[in-house]
Amino acid sequence: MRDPEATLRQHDLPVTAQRLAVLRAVSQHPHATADDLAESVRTEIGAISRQSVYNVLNVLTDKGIIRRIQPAHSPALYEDRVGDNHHHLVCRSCGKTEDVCCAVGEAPCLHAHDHRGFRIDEAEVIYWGTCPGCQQKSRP
Amino acid sequence: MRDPEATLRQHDLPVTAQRLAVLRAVSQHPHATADDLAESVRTEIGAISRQSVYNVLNVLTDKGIIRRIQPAHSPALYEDRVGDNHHHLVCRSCGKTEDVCCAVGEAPCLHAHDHRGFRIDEAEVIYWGTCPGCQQKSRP
DNA sequence: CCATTATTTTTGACAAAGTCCAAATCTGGG
DNA sequence: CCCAGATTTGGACTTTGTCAAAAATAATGG
Repeated sequence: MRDPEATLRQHDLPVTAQRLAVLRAVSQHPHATADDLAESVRTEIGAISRQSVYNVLNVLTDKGIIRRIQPAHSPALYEDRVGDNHHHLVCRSCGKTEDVCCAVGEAPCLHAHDHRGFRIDEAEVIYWGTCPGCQQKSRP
Repeated sequence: MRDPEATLRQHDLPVTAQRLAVLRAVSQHPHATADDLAESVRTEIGAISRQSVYNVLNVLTDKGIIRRIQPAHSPALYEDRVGDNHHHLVCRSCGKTEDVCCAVGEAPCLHAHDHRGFRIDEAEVIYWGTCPGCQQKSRP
């Protein structure tokens, strides 16, 4: 993230130490949980309440400044990278999460043939599997 | 589900009233939550503990007899229909969930180009949008 | 620069969804 | 019919997140 402060102002959000710190933490630790981020912020600015972390993450997510992903069996993860329609790879055994570009430029996944009258605004894709590290561990 | 009892035996699972009732409930109420299913089972066999519902759902899911889907902002949903690689449409406003066939027979969604060394075993796709009913409500 | 006002932050209680554990009960095989 | 092992039950507990009210802070206008 280039300039967290400018980003907040662009979205008419009052600039606070907590928001700046959370925004930087998300930027520096992609795919971190709210708890991870709270820890990270605390080492940076000393203290922050749990509620504030959630408040900030919610408002930033609502404004589209960050993106929330919620894989099964995991608390929500946050990332900086928005607006480029990428998806995620998640390791079933260790939870490691990585970005992947959409399979094909045109994003065929984004269009269901029979959409049952739903107005679709997003197609979320999660690839489940085993990461390289865990593959090695499981081969004795 | 044709024959719940046979299904359990095929998977070496002792047959119990609770398992049969949960299995039937899942079959009759696709996309129901654990709580919904508990309610349903209670009207059928009188009583079941919350823990047993979870036990049964977990063992059935592990054996691949039923499938668990976990959309964001929702408790887990269970369904009967397994092994046909279909996906889901979820309404952002009322949570209504419907099945959709994979966009193309060959399931292009299942293959990420750059899989980062992960061994992928499933591609989960959730289409987020607004269902027909909620579209009408929001148009005054 | 200071006061005002609306917004944020904090604190603590609370809720939902699910798991852990030990005791009681039941299933299936001999 | 009995036994061993698996299942069910009940209750406490954990995790993730939200609600609400009070205290603190940021931005605006004079």
